[in-house]
Amino acid sequence: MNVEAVIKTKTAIPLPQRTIIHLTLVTNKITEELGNALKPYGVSLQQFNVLRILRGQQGKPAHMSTLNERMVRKMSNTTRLVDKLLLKGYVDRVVCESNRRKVEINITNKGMDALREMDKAVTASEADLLAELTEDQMKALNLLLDKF
Amino acid sequence: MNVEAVIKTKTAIPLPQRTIIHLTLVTNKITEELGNALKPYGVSLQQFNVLRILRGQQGKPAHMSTLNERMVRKMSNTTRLVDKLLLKGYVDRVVCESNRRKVEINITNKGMDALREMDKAVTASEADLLAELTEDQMKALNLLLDKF
DNA sequence: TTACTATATTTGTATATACAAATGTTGTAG
DNA sequence: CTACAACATTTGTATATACAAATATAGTAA
Repeated sequence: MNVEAVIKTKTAIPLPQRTIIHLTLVTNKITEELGNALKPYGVSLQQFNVLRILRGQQGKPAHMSTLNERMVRKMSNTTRLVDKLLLKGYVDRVVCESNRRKVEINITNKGMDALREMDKAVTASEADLLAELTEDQMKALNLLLDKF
Repeated sequence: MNVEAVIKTKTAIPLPQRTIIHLTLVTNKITEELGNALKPYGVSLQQFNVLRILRGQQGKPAHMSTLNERMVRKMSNTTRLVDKLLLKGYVDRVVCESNRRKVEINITNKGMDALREMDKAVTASEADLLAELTEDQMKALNLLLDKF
């Protein structure tokens, strides 16, 4: 991806600014591609993210606050996100017995099955996005990103 | 920025997936910081972006399609974005005489003055975000990002 | 001229997101 | 026990964004 070509400019961009724009463009592309990979399943990237977190709980239910902590993109309205998954039958939600302020969210079997399918699509899409990077380059990239 | 710490997970994440998440987290941080830097000026990152493109035109007006092409984040509703800048008096908009389908958008003096102030804030914010990277590391990062 | 196609922008609508306020529950000081 | 602060989630509202359809203008072939 060439920054200058994408934003159609001929003038040189200062390195710091170029770095910021470059990161934004790459992440835009990632978001778009992964979103497209998930489109056939009717879930957004955020909804997929929540399902993955729930699976990671290994049977233990997750509270709203847990989801919020672990989501890649923090958002205030996790409630409405879970609502949508509930509607699809991918999760269930019950009030926590020991502390009725909390709610417990679990992934259903239907959700697990759907998630497995989505995983395939997403993993393929990720591999595609990263196709031109060697393992060492990915490691180098991660090290550089640690500096933010 | 440590990925595992941010999304509060103890289990190892496969390198490709970690790379994707890492990029997303860094860009989230960038968007948030730059958005905050612009908040005092009452413009969004996108609006700032449009103002910068207009300044880059060096007096020549830009058509809607030009803005769309050059924006970091392509969007369908450039019209409404320009509406907001118009309301603030930062740009003006006239129907193109030679081709009445097109509109010509210019940055006003007021817009230029405001942009100069915003630039200071954004540049400072960018420098802050990139503070831990040397010039060589920025170059290395840009090269790796070219592979997407 | 008329009909048709392409171009440039605008608008409608649905969904997403951010932020603040509201609701309901729990713990605790007096 | 009551009042009050803290907590966990939900809801309201405004703004942002994506996508498709609508509008208006221009170019072109018959």
